[in-house]
Amino acid sequence: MGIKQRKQREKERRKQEIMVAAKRVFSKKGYDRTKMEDIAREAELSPGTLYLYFKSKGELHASLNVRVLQFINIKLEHVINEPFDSFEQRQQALIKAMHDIYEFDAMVLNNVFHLQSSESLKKMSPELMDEINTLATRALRNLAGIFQVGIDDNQIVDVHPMALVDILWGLFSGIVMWEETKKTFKRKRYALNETFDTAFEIFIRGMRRDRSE
Amino acid sequence: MGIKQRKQREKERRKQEIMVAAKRVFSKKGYDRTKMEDIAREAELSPGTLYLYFKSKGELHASLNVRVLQFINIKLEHVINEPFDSFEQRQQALIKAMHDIYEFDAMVLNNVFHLQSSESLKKMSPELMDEINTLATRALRNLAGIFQVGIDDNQIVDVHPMALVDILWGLFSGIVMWEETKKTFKRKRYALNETFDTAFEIFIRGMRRDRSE
Amino acid sequence: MGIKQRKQREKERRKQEIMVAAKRVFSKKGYDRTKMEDIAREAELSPGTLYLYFKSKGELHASLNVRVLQFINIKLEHVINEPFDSFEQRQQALIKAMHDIYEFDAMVLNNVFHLQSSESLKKMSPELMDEINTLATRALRNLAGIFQVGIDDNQIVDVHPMALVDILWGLFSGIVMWEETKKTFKRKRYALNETFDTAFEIFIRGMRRDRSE
Amino acid sequence: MGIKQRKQREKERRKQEIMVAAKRVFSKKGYDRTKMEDIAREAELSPGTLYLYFKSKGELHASLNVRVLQFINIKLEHVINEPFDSFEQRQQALIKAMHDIYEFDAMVLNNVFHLQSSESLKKMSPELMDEINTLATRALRNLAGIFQVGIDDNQIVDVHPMALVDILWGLFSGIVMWEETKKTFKRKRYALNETFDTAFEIFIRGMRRDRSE
DNA sequence: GATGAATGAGTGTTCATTCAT
DNA sequence: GATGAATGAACACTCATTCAT
Repeated sequence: MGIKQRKQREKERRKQEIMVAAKRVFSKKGYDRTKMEDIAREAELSPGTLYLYFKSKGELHASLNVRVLQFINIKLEHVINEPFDSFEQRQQALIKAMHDIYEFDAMVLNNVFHLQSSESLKKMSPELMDEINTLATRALRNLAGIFQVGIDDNQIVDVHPMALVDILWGLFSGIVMWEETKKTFKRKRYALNETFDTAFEIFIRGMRRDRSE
Repeated sequence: MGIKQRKQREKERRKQEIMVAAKRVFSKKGYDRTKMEDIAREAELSPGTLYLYFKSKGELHASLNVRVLQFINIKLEHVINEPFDSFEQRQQALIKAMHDIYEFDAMVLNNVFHLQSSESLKKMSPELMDEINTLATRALRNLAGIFQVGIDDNQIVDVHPMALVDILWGLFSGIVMWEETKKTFKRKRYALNETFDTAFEIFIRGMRRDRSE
Repeated sequence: MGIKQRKQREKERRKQEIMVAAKRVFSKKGYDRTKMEDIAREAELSPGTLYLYFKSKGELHASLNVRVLQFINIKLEHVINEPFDSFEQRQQALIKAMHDIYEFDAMVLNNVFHLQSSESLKKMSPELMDEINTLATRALRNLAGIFQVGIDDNQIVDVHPMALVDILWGLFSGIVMWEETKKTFKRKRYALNETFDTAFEIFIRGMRRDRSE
Repeated sequence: MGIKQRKQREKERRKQEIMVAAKRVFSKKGYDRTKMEDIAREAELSPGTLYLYFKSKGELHASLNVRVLQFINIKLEHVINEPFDSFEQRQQALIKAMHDIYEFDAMVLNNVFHLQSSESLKKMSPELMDEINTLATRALRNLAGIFQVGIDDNQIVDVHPMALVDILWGLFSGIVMWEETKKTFKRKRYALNETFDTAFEIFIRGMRRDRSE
């Protein structure tokens, strides 16, 4: 009988709607300043309804991270698995992937950074906690894998690939947050895409192993 | 009469003590999760006393930004004004300055990023707001100035210096926050200084204008 | 037409099913801690359905009291109306009745005691309120009647029979609740039936008029 | 310096004031229906203030139990330790003690019974939990000790003294609650003291070992 | 100036009740 | 009739801020 399935689908859709609303509000205000009521209003629901779909504010927030991390992994695994003629091309694909990730959820970072407070982790169900950890680990390994290819190929400097991961991720998220901050202060220059392009270009040039080296 | 001056000095010293305490707590817990009582305890004062020196939590926090921005400007202006034999040396001085800034207040960034919420700006006195804006603008101009020297000198690629500023600042703050996040998740690798060194090295290599170019 | 009657019977049966489920849950958790959803789950119905049969949680709860009070009255009226050879035998029948009442719904008491909050009475329909009052009065009169027989018969001390009623009822309900409490605290001794037997024995011996008196 | 001591005393007094207010409200409405705001209003304080003295609603409530249990133990230990010429006199002292306990806090029972919900125990600090358990155990042992004297003395029937404890306690608390219930229903007869006297008299007579036995 | 007890508005969460399907 | 998703009022608890001492 398709009825159950339809109900199931509608339930899932509602959950997604809430997540979309939550993403918007969390992105704008940050975790602490976002009230459940804000999210409810954004989703055109009442506060109580949110709790039919998510156990708590923390869990709702965490589930956004899951979504983003899944997206990130999908994108990175594309970059890894696709055959490229040159490392150069793979690098371009990586940059494209980072752009996509940015488009998908600019505030990944806010999300991820919020987790800093280990207190907020207390309320999270261990399963969710585990899932996030697993996904995050996989994402970092994926990135490291891409760099390892370049190192093995003598294309980029011989640095611990995890260091490169840290730098790329820091660069990426740092720029996003910095552009956000600038917006608030109404500074003129915020050309995120251009900044990204230049940043990645510099990063890639900086990693490149000189022929003479 | 020196009495007034002594009083003044003591008041200033007390204010500094509170700021030091506040910095420690804000750095550890972030703005929202820091209670005034936490700061009071750290400063070995009572909560009420904080309000003799700062109008509000927001203002206390903002004043930390002022301090950091002042520090940043001093450091950057050293880099600008000191005569160096080569741009290479100036670059090394800049990196050193960034290290110093990091030592001075790793969480500058948290601080600065917190300002995202434009609502929290409402409570800030316009003077303080102005001061921060002025200092921030000066800091960014200072950084841009340093890069301009390199551009004029044909040492680094011809990119809008403000873009380089955004990238350097994003890189810097992004790495700090990312390392903080990693700590929470107890991931093994967090060697902030090494990561910094590698990151700046890559950044500098990436900016460097090839002789052949 | 029997259709209406069948419908009527089915409706009544459904109502009874709900009450049975409700009794179980109320007994286990107490009034306030019982959620309508708990009862619905126990009855294998949806929450909304409960409201087709009962106007509110309070009314559902009250209707349980009605049922218990009816049961009590039936039992007590047996004890009154049955002819016994001696008061002694009637007394034994009373004790048996109390056992039966306990078996029927140990938590009568919880139920009855819950009514303490006069606020909760506000929501109850006056008819239900009246019915409970009438039934309770009848139950107390029935008990008093039994004692009056003993007094008239010179078998038990000459005390206002209502006082004896209060004592018996207090003794009965107090022991039930106390044993419940002990369970929670995992104290070893909870042998409710034995305690009951001993308690009633003492009560009867204590009421017994000495031959010499 | 006496200042600290005075502050300490005032703090203790305030705590007592809150407990008195809480006792009144809990007694009238029961645990669940009592809002912290009610207690605050009764104590002429704001809700927040209650939390300066008690960690939670549950802990405030539990601390009332502690107070009552302490009082009970003091009273019972008097009955045990005082030398009496006859068991008869000791019994009278026990009855007097029960009266005193009733005067001190009629709702002991409500308090104690509320603990039924093991869920509410979760929030209680283990220390408090322990304290209550210890005090309650001591109270029960004290009561049992008194009965043991009577048994050893051949004054009362040879029943497990703990059974007598259960019965006495059930009788006592049951009558109190029953009288409370009657009040709500505005039944005429509520002469608690008389009922108590009669109840204890019956209980004692019922326990008494016949000379002929 | 310094204190710290008191305040009370604000927020996450629960749950009796409703109502569109 | 039955459902169960949605509602929204209610309530425990927090914490920036104030003010009597």
